[in-house]
Amino acid sequence: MEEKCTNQAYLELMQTSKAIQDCIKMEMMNHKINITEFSVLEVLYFKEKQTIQQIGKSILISSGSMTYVIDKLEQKGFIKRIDCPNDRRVIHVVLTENGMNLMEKIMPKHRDLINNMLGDLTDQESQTMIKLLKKVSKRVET
Amino acid sequence: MEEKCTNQAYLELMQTSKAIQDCIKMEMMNHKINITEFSVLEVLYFKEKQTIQQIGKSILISSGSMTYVIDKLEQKGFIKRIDCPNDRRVIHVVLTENGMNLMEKIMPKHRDLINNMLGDLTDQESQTMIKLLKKVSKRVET
DNA sequence: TAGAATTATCTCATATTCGAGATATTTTAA
DNA sequence: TTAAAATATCTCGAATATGAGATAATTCTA
Repeated sequence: MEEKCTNQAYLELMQTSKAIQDCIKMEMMNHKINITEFSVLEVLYFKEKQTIQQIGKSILISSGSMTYVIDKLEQKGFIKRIDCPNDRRVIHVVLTENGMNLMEKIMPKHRDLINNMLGDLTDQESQTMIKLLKKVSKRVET
Repeated sequence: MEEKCTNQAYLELMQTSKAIQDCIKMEMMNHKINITEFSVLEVLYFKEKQTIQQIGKSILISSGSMTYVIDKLEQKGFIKRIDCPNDRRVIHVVLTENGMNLMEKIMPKHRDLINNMLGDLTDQESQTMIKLLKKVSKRVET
């Protein structure tokens, strides 16, 4: 029997994460936003006020994409840009009233969704998974 | 202390898969192809002859995207379309000589890369990970 | 067997992402 | 203090992904 063409753990890992990703994508479509936009809103929901740079680093997208997504969210009225008086290169971003309302509507359901998807794992299993994934991450980065 | 905003296992899972994804992306840049193109070639490398539809289902992209990526790969000379005589709606795709050569060059290194990334896991750990991920997958799909 | 439904692919317009380079500002260092 | 380096954001063009609808062929069914 020939060796399995690709690492099984690898396949499982990539398929599972994609399935989760797709699930969240669908969830967000209901609110007329995409995953990237949600990620930005999520950062702001927890951090309140962030520079465009900081958000980009959090969610790992390029500066060009940041400008684009921030524009979109501003057009939709969920966030607003605030010029920084101390450093005029910098622009801060915060949720608007609307943005906050949206997030307060979305987040509980979103948390449930995540917890439900990961929810068959016992605490013990969850810890094991985290440990194993960290081991892999460490290896990938180097 | 407030509950952690997002499920840790979830975060770890998504970050790890993204890191792996990025790593493969970089690997493929060396060969002047992107991940989607590689995925198509990989399917053909193992399955020999597939319809456009079948490939699309394997790698989970839309029919519009399939036409695009198949065009690109044909332009690059790695695959060719073959009309199906039995069912004229269908188009089969196979690797060309060039495409096969490319894959024979790429695949060993790619296998190594994957095995290396996942390689810190013992067989036991790998099995555990697979088991846990399957448990999650099952939950996500429903 | 004709018409309806299904299937496979393609076309097209739109959206998103990226990277390179432009611009403006601040910081550093001689 | 001033020139150089670093930083933050934006602009722009290219690449890629999507979904809706078009086209063409096949299959199903009354």
